[in-house]
Amino acid sequence: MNTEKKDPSSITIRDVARKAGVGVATVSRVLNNSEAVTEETRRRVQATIAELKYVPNPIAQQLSTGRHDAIAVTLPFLTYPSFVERLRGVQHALASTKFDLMLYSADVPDNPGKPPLPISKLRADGVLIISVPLDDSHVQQFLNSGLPVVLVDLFHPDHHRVFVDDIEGGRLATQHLVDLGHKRIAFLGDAFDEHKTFQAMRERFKGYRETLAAAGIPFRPEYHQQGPHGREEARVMAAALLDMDKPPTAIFAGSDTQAIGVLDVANERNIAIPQELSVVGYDGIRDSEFLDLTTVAQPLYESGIAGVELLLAILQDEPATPQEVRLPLALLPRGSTAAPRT
Amino acid sequence: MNTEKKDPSSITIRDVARKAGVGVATVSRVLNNSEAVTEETRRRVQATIAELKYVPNPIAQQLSTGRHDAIAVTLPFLTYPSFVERLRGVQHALASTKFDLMLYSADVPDNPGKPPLPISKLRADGVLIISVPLDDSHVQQFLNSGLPVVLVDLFHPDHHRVFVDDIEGGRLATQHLVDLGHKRIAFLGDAFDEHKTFQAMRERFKGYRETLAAAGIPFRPEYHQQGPHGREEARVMAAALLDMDKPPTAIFAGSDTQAIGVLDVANERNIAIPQELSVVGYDGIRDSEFLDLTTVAQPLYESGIAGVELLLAILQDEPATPQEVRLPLALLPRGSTAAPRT
DNA sequence: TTGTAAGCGTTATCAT
DNA sequence: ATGATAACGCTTACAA
Repeated sequence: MNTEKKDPSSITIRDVARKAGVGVATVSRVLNNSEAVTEETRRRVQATIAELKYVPNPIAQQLSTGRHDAIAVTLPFLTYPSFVERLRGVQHALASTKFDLMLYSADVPDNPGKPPLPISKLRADGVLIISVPLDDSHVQQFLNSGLPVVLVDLFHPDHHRVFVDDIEGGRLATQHLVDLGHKRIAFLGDAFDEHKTFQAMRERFKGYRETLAAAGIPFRPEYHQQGPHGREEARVMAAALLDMDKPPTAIFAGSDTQAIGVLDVANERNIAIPQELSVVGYDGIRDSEFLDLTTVAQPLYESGIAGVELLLAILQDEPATPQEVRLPLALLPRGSTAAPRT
Repeated sequence: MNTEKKDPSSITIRDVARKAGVGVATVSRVLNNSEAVTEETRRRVQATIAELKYVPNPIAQQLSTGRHDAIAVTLPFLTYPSFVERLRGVQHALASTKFDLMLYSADVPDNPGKPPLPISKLRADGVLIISVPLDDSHVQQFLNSGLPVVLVDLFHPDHHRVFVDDIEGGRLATQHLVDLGHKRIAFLGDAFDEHKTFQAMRERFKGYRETLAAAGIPFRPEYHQQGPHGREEARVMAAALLDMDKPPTAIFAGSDTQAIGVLDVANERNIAIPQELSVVGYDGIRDSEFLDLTTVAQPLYESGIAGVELLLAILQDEPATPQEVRLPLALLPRGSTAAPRT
């Protein structure tokens, strides 16, 4: 039991009720803006609340209502700017609501069986899963838990989600290069994983292949570099590409972070951008602007906002079918792309 | 009341007690690893818990114990890499504990009177305040709330904190430039604010002045540029510096973000780094390595770890005097600094 | 060692 | 419109 009470502001609803000469139920009604209270009583209670500086105990409210007034957000920790940008959107959207933000990182170092977050003890009314590649088994656990879930930048047929059309994004980037006259176009991105919810990279690649095919350019497997995410890893892949006998004249990187890795290598080797090599990124993070990188921009910050809005809507309506919110994509032509040298 | 119970896993401690043929207190004891339980009984209860897949309701636990098992973290939102890096440390340190992480942003757009976070309804056992410039009045509110607080990258005499010696950092950077033979050394940083807890910039500047004085180099007020934080803002300040009749041969920027702004301008104007201009940053964010920027590195990630550790220690011991944890600083000489042209 | 029961501070039912 | 009171699910005196 709560023997030693630390919090000096331990004024309870009962104190207010007593002092205002009403029952606790009435105070509760005032607190929750219930209709059924005389204007007269309401004022008196409110005065007492102010006088006593009473603040309702949120935990007691939670226990009574079963609500948490909190949203759990999980993402593969903050190693990439795009995650941070999405999280900013989430934070911002949540700030104007009564919901608190509980942050969970999912970069559990290689723990395959273990779910990315402790579902059973999640003190939240809903979960926002951002960019975390989920196994089917994990998805199943969420489904079973009954906790509303919204996926951002992820796909699973049974879950609500906020997404962009990554196939279209792949097309946008590739078509831009085709239009400039490139024939030797490489794709550099993350390795695919069949069994996960994170399929964006696969789709970008798909858009790339489709556009190549439509333009009558044969796909060259050696122009497809895939590996772990990261700027450093991208440097290695870019180097492999540029070391070829017939190096590509353009590289479409699956993310800006990877595109920046390509720029690093070009810079090291004094390869002129865009004269000798065109580079297209994906995401539209802030640095892409500073670096004058042509990129397929997706609404990162907005995806956080949209995720929160969708989740809150679901909390209210509990729709039967998975809801989908699609966000727009835009090619931002900048200084890192140009026609190939003849 | 909780009429419609969503959560199907509504198995309570009473269910376990009944099924195991013991009292609820005993189940609670097992749950909390109390000594006073026979090995025999304990096993039986644990078996029943497993069988029923019982998970204690954290809210009920909180209401009963008065604990939250959560830490509130607040920072001036994730606009700068250094904040993100610190947050990563916090997250990581918390991951191995029972404490959840509640994230609050403090970038309340110009709301002077309003505290950066709603102290009274904070559902946390302690607060970690990172880099948020706090008014004295806000600090006072925290003190009154009785909530344990640890400041990171901030100073207030009445609060526990994790810090680096920014005066020393300012010296480190400046001495490096002096040692290289520079005489015309500028300082570019945030504007100071007397009344806030964020005093790092002021101290870095102080170290700069001290070192200049010790080297017999007179301080030139026009070489001191101060303005709002940000890469763009730094570009403007750098331009002002470089437009002078006698421009500095070296610039010490109060943060890497600002140093990068300086590099931008140098790049635009084809000013060779480090031949024509030396640049030193501060923080040691990841990009500083990629950009080969000489910088004063502080343990950002580690500051998050240390902040959590200090806070958890305080939660246990409730020390009477403000605790201080100092983290080391290191000058990282890289390619952006060299002797001035003769 | 174990069980009973009183709290924790709300909300919501049910009378009045 | 309002007030008593049960209930939410747990922890912990206290008694046995």
